[in-house]
Amino acid sequence: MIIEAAAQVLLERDYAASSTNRIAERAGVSVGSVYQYFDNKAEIYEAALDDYFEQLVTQLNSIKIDTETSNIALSEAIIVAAYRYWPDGPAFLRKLRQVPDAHFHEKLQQTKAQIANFVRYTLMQRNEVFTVQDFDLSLKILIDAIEGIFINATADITPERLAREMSLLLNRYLMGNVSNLDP
Amino acid sequence: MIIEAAAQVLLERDYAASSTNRIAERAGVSVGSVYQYFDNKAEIYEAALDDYFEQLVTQLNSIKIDTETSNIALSEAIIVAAYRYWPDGPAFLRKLRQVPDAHFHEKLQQTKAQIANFVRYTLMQRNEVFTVQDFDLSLKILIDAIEGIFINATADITPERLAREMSLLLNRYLMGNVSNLDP
Amino acid sequence: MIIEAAAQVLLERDYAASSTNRIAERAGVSVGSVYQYFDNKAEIYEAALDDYFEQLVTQLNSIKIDTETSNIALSEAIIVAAYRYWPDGPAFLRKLRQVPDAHFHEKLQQTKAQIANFVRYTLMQRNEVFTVQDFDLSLKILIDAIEGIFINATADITPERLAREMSLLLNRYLMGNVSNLDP
Amino acid sequence: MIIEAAAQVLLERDYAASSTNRIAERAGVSVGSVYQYFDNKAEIYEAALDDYFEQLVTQLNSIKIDTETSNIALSEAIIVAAYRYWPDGPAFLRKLRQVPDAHFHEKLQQTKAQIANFVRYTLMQRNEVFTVQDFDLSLKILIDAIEGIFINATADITPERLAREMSLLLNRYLMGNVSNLDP
DNA sequence: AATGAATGAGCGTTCATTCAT
DNA sequence: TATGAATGAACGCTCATTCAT
Repeated sequence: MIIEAAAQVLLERDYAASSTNRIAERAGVSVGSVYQYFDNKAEIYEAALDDYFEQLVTQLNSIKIDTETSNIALSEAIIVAAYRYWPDGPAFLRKLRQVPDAHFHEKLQQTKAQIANFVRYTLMQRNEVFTVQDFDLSLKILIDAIEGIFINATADITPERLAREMSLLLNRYLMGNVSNLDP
Repeated sequence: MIIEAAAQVLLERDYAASSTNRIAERAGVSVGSVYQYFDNKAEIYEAALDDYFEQLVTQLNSIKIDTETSNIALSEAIIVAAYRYWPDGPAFLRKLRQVPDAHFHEKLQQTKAQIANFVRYTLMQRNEVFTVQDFDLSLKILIDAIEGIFINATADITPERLAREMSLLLNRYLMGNVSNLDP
Repeated sequence: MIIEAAAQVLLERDYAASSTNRIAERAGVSVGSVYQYFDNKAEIYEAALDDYFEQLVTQLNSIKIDTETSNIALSEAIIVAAYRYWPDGPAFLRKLRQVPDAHFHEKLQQTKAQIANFVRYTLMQRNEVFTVQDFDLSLKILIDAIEGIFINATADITPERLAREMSLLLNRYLMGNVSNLDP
Repeated sequence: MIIEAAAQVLLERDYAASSTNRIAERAGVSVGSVYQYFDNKAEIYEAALDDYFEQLVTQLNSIKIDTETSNIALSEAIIVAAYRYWPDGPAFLRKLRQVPDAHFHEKLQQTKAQIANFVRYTLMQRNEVFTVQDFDLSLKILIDAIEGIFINATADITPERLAREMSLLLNRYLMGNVSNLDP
């Protein structure tokens, strides 16, 4: 499949070296065929991003969310789901950032907004008390923070450990008590 | 100056479009001259990163740190310093991520490690009680998180506002009390 | 045809000036096409050498060799064949020597070795008495000598005349009686 | 010294890579200085050729030539002199052939003509009977042949061995009796 | 006389994209 | 629908040469 081939080539090399010919060869089709499915190179990686997100959504939907589950347990489940699906995820997203196309980056922002919405929705259902001033702003900041952590993740930390810290960060940031810190 | 020209071109376009000829033209010199100062294109951006970091250090050193200053005030001062120096900082760092050169990315990691050290040192001087299990791991995660927030920062948030949230994130994550969250 | 265009450009100019763009233009194709057939510039000239050698072999194979033919007549036929095929042969080979690529020069040596084998085989069939100490060494030397003569040949000598001298050199060197010269 | 530096660089790399800057650096002077002594790059190598030839002449003049010396011994002495002076001679001349400049090649021809004259003069003094039709043509051919042998000489043959064969080739070609070969 | 920073044309090569088959 | 040869602009980089100091 072309999208997967593109992802592979991107992971092995970098965006500039991920030529359409190379992708086509890896996918076992001709360049011409690639251009029958995609209008240009950036679109291939837009589709790859879509795919990645779609699989993420599938993973997230499979998480059982009930009132029994603790906040920490829930956020960990979410993060592990994201991380587990594809171990090369961090490297892949890092490389995706090399795509120079403006339209691609719009899509990237939209995708992140969708993730933010999912997180907001999940949190809202739990009747938590948020100790941040502007919840939406904090949510965006949180997603950016988690993206930063995710993208820079290396193999020497287990997904679970990483998820634990991300979860801690999220919970403490949004719901923490800092009266002693911020008089 | 070549480095500044390179930064400008990178901001206006992207890494692939920031050709050495374009950089030279912008700097008002010839390509040949560019290669008299830098061995290859990636080195130009390594130098740009160095420059950026150096100016950051200068900013950080100008912050008065005493025991009077609250944690929040201090972290805000730090973050505002980083942010103020160059308003295009986020966009610039985002674009720098496109540099495909492996050596450049090593340098990027080293730079982040230096920042982490600065943060560790500053925190250590304050005799805080950290409520995270593995302080060094958390520090790395925090730096990655802040990088993520910084890189994705847009102009619709004031530096002060952003600094406030980063500071909150930092303080709550490292020193927060979450006993009520994680029974 | 690209190889022929390359040969033409090389003859008219020199190796350094035989740019791939110039070759492409002469061949009536785009540079891109040149690189679809050849991995790099040196390979074009490797192919040109192959071509040249192949045509030489064809010429040599067309020579009738029987016991009736005198040594001199035979060697002349061989040399004229080599010379006749392409009048620019000497200039071409002279220019080919400018190719800096190491791999090309290996191939050049191999080609000469093949020619040496052909000469050895032909001579062996004639039951001659060789008056040189080390036949294989002398053969190598002879091929180098003939190459030197061939490469420096100018248009003011007819192929036949040149062939006659080369033939004389070969026969006298390998089979000459020098008892009077070397007491 | 610039000329020697040029020769060294040429031997280590090839003509195209023997940039004037590289030569200057090797010579321990600035590029500007190189251009104060030589009008252009080709002239450096013309001077190198002159130097080489001059040293050759010095070597040749040191050979005692009397009627006692046999032909073979004499020609060997000449050839060993040429070969001994600089072991890298063959490689050097091979590389010199890469110089694209037309003027340089004229000078190369002149140099060879001078060598031919020396050989003619030496042979004339010995009252030999030459069994070639056109002595001057044969002389030119012989010089080309010896050049070919010399240029292709590798380190696995001793100078003496090589000289012996060159000498044999010369003597047999010019003075050999081939009545039995060419009825 | 000597320097070496500056020049910019031009090199080999790659690439996204097209289109006749 | 699929192919893959062809395109040519553009890239990173090197070079011989110049000239202000």
